Amino acid sequence: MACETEFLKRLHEAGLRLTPQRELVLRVLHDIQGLATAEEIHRLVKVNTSAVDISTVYRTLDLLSQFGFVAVLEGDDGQRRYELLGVHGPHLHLVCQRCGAVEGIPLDEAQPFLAALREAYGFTVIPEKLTIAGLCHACSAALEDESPA
Amino acid sequence: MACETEFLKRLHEAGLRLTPQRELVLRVLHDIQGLATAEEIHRLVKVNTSAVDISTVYRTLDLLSQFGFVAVLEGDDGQRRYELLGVHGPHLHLVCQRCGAVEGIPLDEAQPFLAALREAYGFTVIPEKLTIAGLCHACSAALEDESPA
DNA sequence: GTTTCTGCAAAGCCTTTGCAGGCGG
DNA sequence: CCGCCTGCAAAGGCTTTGCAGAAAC
Repeated sequence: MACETEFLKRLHEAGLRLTPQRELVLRVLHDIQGLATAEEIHRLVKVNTSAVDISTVYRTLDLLSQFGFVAVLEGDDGQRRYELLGVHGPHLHLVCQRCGAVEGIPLDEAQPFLAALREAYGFTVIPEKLTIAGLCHACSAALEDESPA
Repeated sequence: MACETEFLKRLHEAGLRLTPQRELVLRVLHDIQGLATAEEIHRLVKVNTSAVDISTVYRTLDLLSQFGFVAVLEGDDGQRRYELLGVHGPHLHLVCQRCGAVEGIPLDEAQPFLAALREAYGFTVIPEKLTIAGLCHACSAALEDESPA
């Protein structure tokens, strides 16, 4: 995990320390390779060592997001989801409002759109925060069956 | 307000009732013509009548969103924002991560992108939920001054 | 007259914070 | 050794829920 070395470096630069708990959170995020809530991360961390507090998980996630290592996304259920950046390439998330499925897709498709936003509005999109709500293929088909137009 | 007649119709269809509180919440949303938190709506409602409970505001917003009259957006601060649909035309929101400013822009710019998502992934975007995080013009300029590349 | 709706209060959920003891460097 | 870090517990902020009285139809 190259990310761990990098993490250590950034910690030292800030006069902070590498602890087993911080290592574990990073490792879990690395293994997940996708979105997870603090509680899910906490649960996975505890598989390895019995006692890590949820507040420590929150504090570590905070740190990682300050370092720009993880993206923080607001879920429709009021829970935040966290994701380690740089594991996959840059990507955005399609979130189905019916079944809750999340699909990560490469940024390519969105590039022209993002460029247009910069051109027209001077607005610089932060792609890792880009989540798009809608209906996945299966769910839009299911809804059409229920109430055909 | 055409929306009120429509609201009444939908309420009756569902065997529900039009109350002064519900009317007020709808009126406030109509006047705001933009995003607002439950608390902001509550405050504005109380300007007109002294006592409407925040829980009633939440319940009414719930109802309105079930009817598809308002969009519910998850804010980065953990608060939800509500917006009456159909007042402006369909639009999406650009949210600056630095200053918090929200700009509503017409959907035109995004149409090709949304079409591409449907083509490539069978994913049907719900445009009223589309919020895009990034940096507004002023803030990206300010950041470049602070730490020039 | 019913049945829904409201206000009040309390609970719930996720997240943050204060503190005393523990541990990394 | 010093100062950061952790676990524990409690608080905090937003939202939801239970209930008895009030109101819409």
